[in-house]
Amino acid sequence: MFDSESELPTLRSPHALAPMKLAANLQEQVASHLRRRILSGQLLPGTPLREQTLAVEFGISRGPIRDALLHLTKEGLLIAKPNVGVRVANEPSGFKRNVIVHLRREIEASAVTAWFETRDPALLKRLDDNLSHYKDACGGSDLGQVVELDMAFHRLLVETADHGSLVDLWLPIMLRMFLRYSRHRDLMESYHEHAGIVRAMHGGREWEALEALKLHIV
Amino acid sequence: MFDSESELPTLRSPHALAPMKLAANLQEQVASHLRRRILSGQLLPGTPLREQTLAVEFGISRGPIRDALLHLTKEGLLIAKPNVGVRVANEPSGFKRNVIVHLRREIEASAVTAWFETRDPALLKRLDDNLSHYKDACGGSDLGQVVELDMAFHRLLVETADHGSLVDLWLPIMLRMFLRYSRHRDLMESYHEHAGIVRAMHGGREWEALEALKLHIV
DNA sequence: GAGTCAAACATTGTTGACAAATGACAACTC
DNA sequence: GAGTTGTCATTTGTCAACAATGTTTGACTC
Repeated sequence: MFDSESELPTLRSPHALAPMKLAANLQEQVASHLRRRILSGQLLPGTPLREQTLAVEFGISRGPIRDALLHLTKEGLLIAKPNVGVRVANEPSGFKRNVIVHLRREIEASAVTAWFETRDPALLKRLDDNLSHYKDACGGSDLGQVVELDMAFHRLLVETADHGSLVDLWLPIMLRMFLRYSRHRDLMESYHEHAGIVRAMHGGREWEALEALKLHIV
Repeated sequence: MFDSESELPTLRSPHALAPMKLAANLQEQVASHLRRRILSGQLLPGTPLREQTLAVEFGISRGPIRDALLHLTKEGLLIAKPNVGVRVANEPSGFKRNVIVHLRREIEASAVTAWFETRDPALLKRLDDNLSHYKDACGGSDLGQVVELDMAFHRLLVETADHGSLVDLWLPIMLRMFLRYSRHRDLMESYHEHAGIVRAMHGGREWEALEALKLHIV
């Protein structure tokens, strides 16, 4: 059924960057693992996820699995039908995706605008770090890595605003958009767009940063 | 501790309008019940919610309670700290609330715009129904009722767009905003704003409807 | 009296067993 | 042969007990 080496990783990925807190409880580990498999395209839309199957696969009981599936359902990555189960959500329709794009722009632009109030250089340092890792990942073949670093970049932006209070609002929107990450995406172009945003922030050019961000989110 | 008559309602409220499906499973019933108590202000921000306490209160085990708390956490009504528990979330900060307002406007305006493509009269019928109930509720004293009907109104709008696919995106945003529903709110004025939106839709005046909607969401 | 440590308590996290609901399939009716 | 009903296997829903973690309390030291 599944590869036997798809075991629960005992630790997070080697270079888990700054604010990625590694979860102590099983439900979060399971959720992270499944989230990555969905976003990297290993689990395609429509694929059913059975609690018992996952339980034996991870070598734990159904309880934490259940919690994790609930998490992912609320994040929009799975859809649940009572008494039947969950399956990987479909990509959003064209109409819905268009709305999502506007919402992401609104949130991330608000965050960047808030940053320009203080221009705290700590964020720039982290973004630079992320960029160098992201460049490497885009050259490599690990799509899961690329997705994670891309998301981390935008999460860094959002976390600056109002001390991270926007993240919980932003995450489900972001995840739904990333359901179709793999397709139609030039990775290196994405990297250069990230770099352009950071460059404008370094130079203190607010309008340019916002414009680059807006053009990047499509 | 709690009133003994705060038992789990065996059925939903008497005039549960059209698309409110009554939940068969306990977790949804518990979630609905708690959601209402939070939004109506019976449970104030910061109040801790203990699994065991709720379990005996509802006369069920901790399992469904746990699921319900997870739901509400992901909806933004509760905040969870691992190994410690959940408590009712604080009202969003001024900055966050401002972002939320823009997101809600974006979503609901998209929905209304989509409706003007077809102008399906079924929606108008439901909105009229809602309005009459809403007017009564605003006159009465049951704040929970008012909140529910207000939310139902906007849910009706959102559900028309793209066959309801926006609802899951919209709900957490809406709920966070309603965390401070009770305060600073003139109920009758709110009713008249709803009525104004519906009137513009009846008359086919798209711009007026969108403008009224935008002014209503603050 | 202030600070520190450990033990007791309270609460969540996890587990395995059992109950209830669903969907598929076969037998039956008309 | 089309539709309906009944049965069965599969899957989720619920439960109660146990383990692990976090918090509080109170004695003890300085």
